[in-house]
Amino acid sequence: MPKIVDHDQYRKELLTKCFDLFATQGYGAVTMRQIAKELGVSTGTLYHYFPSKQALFWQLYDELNERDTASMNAVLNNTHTLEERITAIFDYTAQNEDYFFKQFLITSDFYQQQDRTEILANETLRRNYESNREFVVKALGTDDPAVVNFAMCLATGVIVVRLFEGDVVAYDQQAQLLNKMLTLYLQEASLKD
Amino acid sequence: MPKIVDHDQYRKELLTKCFDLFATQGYGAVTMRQIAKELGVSTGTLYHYFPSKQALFWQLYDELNERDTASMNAVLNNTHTLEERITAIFDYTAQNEDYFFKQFLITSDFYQQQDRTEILANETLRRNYESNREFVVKALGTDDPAVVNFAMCLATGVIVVRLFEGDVVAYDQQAQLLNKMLTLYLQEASLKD
Amino acid sequence: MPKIVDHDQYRKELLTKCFDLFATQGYGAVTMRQIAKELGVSTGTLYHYFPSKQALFWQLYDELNERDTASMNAVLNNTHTLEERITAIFDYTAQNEDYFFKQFLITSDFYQQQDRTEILANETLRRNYESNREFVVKALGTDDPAVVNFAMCLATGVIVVRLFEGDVVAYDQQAQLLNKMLTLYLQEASLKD
Amino acid sequence: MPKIVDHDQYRKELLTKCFDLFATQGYGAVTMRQIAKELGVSTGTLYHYFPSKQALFWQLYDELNERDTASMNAVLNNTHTLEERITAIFDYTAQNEDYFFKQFLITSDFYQQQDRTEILANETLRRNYESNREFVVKALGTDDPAVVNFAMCLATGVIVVRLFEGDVVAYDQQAQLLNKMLTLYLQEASLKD
DNA sequence: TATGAATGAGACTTCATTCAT
DNA sequence: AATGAATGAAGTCTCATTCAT
Repeated sequence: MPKIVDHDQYRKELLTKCFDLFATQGYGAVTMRQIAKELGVSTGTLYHYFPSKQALFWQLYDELNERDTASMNAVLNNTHTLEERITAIFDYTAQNEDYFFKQFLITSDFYQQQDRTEILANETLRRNYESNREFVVKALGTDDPAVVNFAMCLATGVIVVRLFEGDVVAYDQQAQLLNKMLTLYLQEASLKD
Repeated sequence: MPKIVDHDQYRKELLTKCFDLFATQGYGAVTMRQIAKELGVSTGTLYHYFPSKQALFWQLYDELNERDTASMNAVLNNTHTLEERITAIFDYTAQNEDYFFKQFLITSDFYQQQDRTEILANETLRRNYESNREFVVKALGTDDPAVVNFAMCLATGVIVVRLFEGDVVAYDQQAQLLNKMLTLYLQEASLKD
Repeated sequence: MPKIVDHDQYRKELLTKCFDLFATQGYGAVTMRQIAKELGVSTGTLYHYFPSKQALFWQLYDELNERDTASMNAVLNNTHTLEERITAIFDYTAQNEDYFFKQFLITSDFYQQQDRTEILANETLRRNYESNREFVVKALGTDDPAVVNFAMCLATGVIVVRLFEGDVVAYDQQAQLLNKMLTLYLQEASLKD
Repeated sequence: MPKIVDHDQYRKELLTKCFDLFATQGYGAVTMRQIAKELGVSTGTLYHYFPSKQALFWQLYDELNERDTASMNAVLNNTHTLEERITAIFDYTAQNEDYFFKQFLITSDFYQQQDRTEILANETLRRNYESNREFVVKALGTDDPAVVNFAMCLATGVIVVRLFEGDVVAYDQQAQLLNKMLTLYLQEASLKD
């Protein structure tokens, strides 16, 4: 039994080490030999842990989604106001920007290999999205779907624009603006009730 | 005299026809033979017009950027209020969603092949971004950089989220929300003056 | 009729201009496009004058042999002694070393493309060799076949060794030695009679 | 553990088997597939041992030079007079004529691919030439550079002329002539002292 | 005659994958 | 479990040659 745990543990370690390679070069440009070298194992060993290059990549992708779900919740500790929470999230994003860029590029690669319908049906992805959603609900203090999506789209957009265009947008600036607008909007909305 | 061909004209035609192929399969998965077949020419002809696969792809990317700059401005015709203009833009995006998805995937591919600094220095890209910016300035009726970026990031985000997550966000819903928030925000801002 | 002369004349001009290309790069590394460019014509034109790349090369080779036959005889003008004639020949070779190197490399290429028996049966080559032979006979003042061959092999050898090994051998030194040895040898031979 | 192979040993075996192919067809006309087939391996294996076709060819060339250096010295065993030694060398050459032809054609090919200066600086080649030189010094019993070169050029020349012209020269005939001339010349030279 | 766009067979090379050790 | 030599299909690209103009 312990052997099996080790095997799986080691498999995940290998996956983690592939992340940068795939993100910076793209699936098509990375070779199994290159991966093996980077990981310090032989190609044979690689095939002992993963049945194929594609399987390796998909497992990496799944692994990514699994992890993300877990890591974000600590961000909201010690935040009391809407503004603090929004700032905390954008700060966190800014500090891990490089990771988000890479995750994003890997996701793009992943989408070109899959049937669209299969992707949207994927269990892990769905769970990941839901968990992100709940996180935003908690952060904004509202579960109005439109508002939650609004914030999620904005955050995603800032990352993507920065990846493609460079420093033309600033995290803190957008955080403040979002806070301001949301505050105004939610005030108005509460007045109507 | 040789066969008469407008070399540059024909080159661009070929590029246009490659768009879908690269977008749906990804740079690495598309082969020159496949492209040739799709375009109805021989591989030799392909290499007569493009020195390499990569050059072909980069030219496609440049061509895309060149075109986008031109096409958007008609969208704002017959719009009088902020709400109308925002709606018009999101409608336009919704109707061309498939194109934006593809353009987006190609851009991702492109970014994995290039040196980051070179990309950000690229002339065409810079111009393209500036032109998009001006467009948004015109649409929103404000040139407050933070606000302009806000709208651009949101729009980008909606596209990306829909590409990756499916129908979880709706264009018109986000258009309305943006309109509402902007209106409130701009009112407030004008009160301060 | 005059047209035909022009055609043939032009053909030979084209051949001449190919010489360096084939000699320096080798048959296999030279492309028809490259030749066309070098000659300042189109590939189409090239094929108007030569049915194929190989035919072009073979014609070049024949042309070379035809010319060599003609050019050497002036070398012996104003020479009176054996020593003068040997010196004149080696001087001439030294001054045209580059040409001999090239001719030699082309010949090597030619030999790898042909059936050995066909080459040795080739009319032009046979004539060329005979003419060289006669030239040496005249130069040495003897028609002893062994001696004539001896001189021819030595001369060939000096060129080849210099091509492959560089300046390790000197033309004038070998000329003097050949003169000395021949003189001694021919003296001895005449004593026997 | 992987299959056990003496990498370098096997590499040299593969090289040896390529010799005929390159010599008879020429570098440009030989394909990697053809080589692989001839050697009984896959093209992949070929590239496992050699990074490129050119590298393979150059290694073959180096290998040739390395070997030649070693093989000649046995020829002079049991020879006592100058005549015997000259005869032994020319006999040896005659018996291995085919090999010399091939080595020679490969050398020609090699020279067309390289920068002249680099060739002349090549370490292996220099050593090979020196070793040939010493061999001739030993054979002739003199180290007069002019005389040594004379003999080397003659030997080279006989091979080349036979390759290009066929049986017009005979090894034994030239051996006798060289012996005669050298004897006369060296006698004369010793009288002067 | 002359041009050069077009062709497509085939060259070199790579790389995911297998398998003997 | 681990290794890396071996495979061969397939990719990018070249180039002699053809042919419409």
